[in-house]
Amino acid sequence: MNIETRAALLKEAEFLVRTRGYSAFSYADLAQRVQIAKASVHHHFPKKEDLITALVSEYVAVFVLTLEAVARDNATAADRLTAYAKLFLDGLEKGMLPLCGALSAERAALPESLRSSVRDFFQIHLDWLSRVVEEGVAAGDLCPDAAPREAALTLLSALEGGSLVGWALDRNADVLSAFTAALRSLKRGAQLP
Amino acid sequence: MNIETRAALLKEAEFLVRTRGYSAFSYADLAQRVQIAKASVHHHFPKKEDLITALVSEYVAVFVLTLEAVARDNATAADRLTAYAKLFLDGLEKGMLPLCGALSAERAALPESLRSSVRDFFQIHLDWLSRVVEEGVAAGDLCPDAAPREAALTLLSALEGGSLVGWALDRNADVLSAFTAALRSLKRGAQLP
DNA sequence: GACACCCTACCGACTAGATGGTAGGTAATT
DNA sequence: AATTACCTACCATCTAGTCGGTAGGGTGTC
Repeated sequence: MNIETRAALLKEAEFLVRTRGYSAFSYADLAQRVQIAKASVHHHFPKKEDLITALVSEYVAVFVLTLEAVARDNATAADRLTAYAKLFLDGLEKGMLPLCGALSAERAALPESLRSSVRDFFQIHLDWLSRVVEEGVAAGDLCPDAAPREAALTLLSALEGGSLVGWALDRNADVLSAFTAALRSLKRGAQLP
Repeated sequence: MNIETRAALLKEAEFLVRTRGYSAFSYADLAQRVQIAKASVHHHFPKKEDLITALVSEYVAVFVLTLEAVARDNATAADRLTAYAKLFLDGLEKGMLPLCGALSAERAALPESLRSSVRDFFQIHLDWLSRVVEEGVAAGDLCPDAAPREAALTLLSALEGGSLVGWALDRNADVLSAFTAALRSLKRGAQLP
C-alpha cells in the first residue's frame, strides 16, 4: 500500500462525490486528477463500491474524533453545537456538500452496503447531538420544546438542508440560518432562570 | 405531440430523478418504464437536458399553482406553512426526495441551464415563504426572531434537510420534525397578545 | 557480491456492456 | 402531401473492470 497515493485517491474521490455525486464521477476522472493510470486506481480499490466504502468509513472515523474534540474543547452545549455547525460551514466553503447528504440524495442508485453506511453515519450525528442536548438540559443551558432526540433531528435537518440550499444558491452565508434559529429556540427559556 | 406519452415520460423521469438523481438514470431506464423504444424518448425530448429542463419547468408551473391554492385555502400564515410542509411529506411518502433538492445535490454534474433553473425554483420557494411570513407578522399570527427572509430560509432548509434525513433513515415521520420546531418558534410570542 | 525469488505499485491495452444520440424507415392521422 | 409517433438498427464514446506485463525494492541463500 502506497499510503500517499491511497490518501490522494480518497481525497479526490471525496471532492468528486461531494460535488457531483456517486454516479456522476468515474474512475477516469479520478485517475486523471491524481495523475495515475485508471488501472492503478483499480489496484488500490478494485471496485467503485470498495472505494466509496473506504471513503465513508475513513471519513466517519475522522469525524468521530472531531466530535470528541468538539466536546472536549467546548464547555457548554450551545458552544458545542455551534462548533458542530461550523463543520458544515467549513465543508461548504470548500465548495462541498456534506458527504452523506450528497450520497443519500442518490440513495436508490447506491449499492446496498453504502446505503446502510450512510444511514449509520446519520445515526452517529443524531446520537451525538442527542447526547449534547441532554447534557445541555441537565446543565440548565438548554430548554428544548421536545425530546432531545427530536431536537437532534431538528438540528441535523437544519444543517443538511441549509447546506443544500446554500449550495444551490451559491450563498454560503445561508447555511447556518436554519441552524441558528433552531439553536436560539433551544436556548430560549433557559436564559431566564 | 402525443400528450399522454409525453406526460408518462415526464412522470417517470420525475420519479427517477427524485430517487436516483440526474446522472444515475438513463434513457434506457426511462424507455423501459414507459414501454417505448429508447429512440422514441429522443423523439419527444431530443437531449437529456431538454427532458430535465421540461420536467423542472412544468414542475415549477404546477407548483406555483399549488402555492396559490395553498394560500387561497388556508386563512392563517401558520396554516399555510403547514400545508406547504405537507407537500414535502407527500413527496417523501411516495418515496421521492424534493425535486430540486435531489438535483442540486448533483449540481456540479449538471448542465449550466439546469443549475440556474434549480436556483430559480428555490427562489420561488423563498419568495413565497417570505411573503407568507410577512403577512403572518402583519396579521399578528407570527412573531419571528429575525427578518422574514431569514425565517423563509429557515423553513425551507428545515424541510429540505428533513426530507434528506428522513429519506436516508427511511423514516418519513421525521421529515416534519425540524419544520415543526421552526414553526413553533415563529408562533411563539404571538400567542400571548 | 551475486543469484534467485517475491511483492508492491504501477501501466498499456483490452473487454463487455451501457450511455446519449442519430439515421432512416413505417404506419397512421390530418 | 405533410406531419406525427413510433420503430429497428446503428454509432461513438464512456463505463467499470480485467489481463498480462514491468520496474524496483526487499529478502533470503550460496
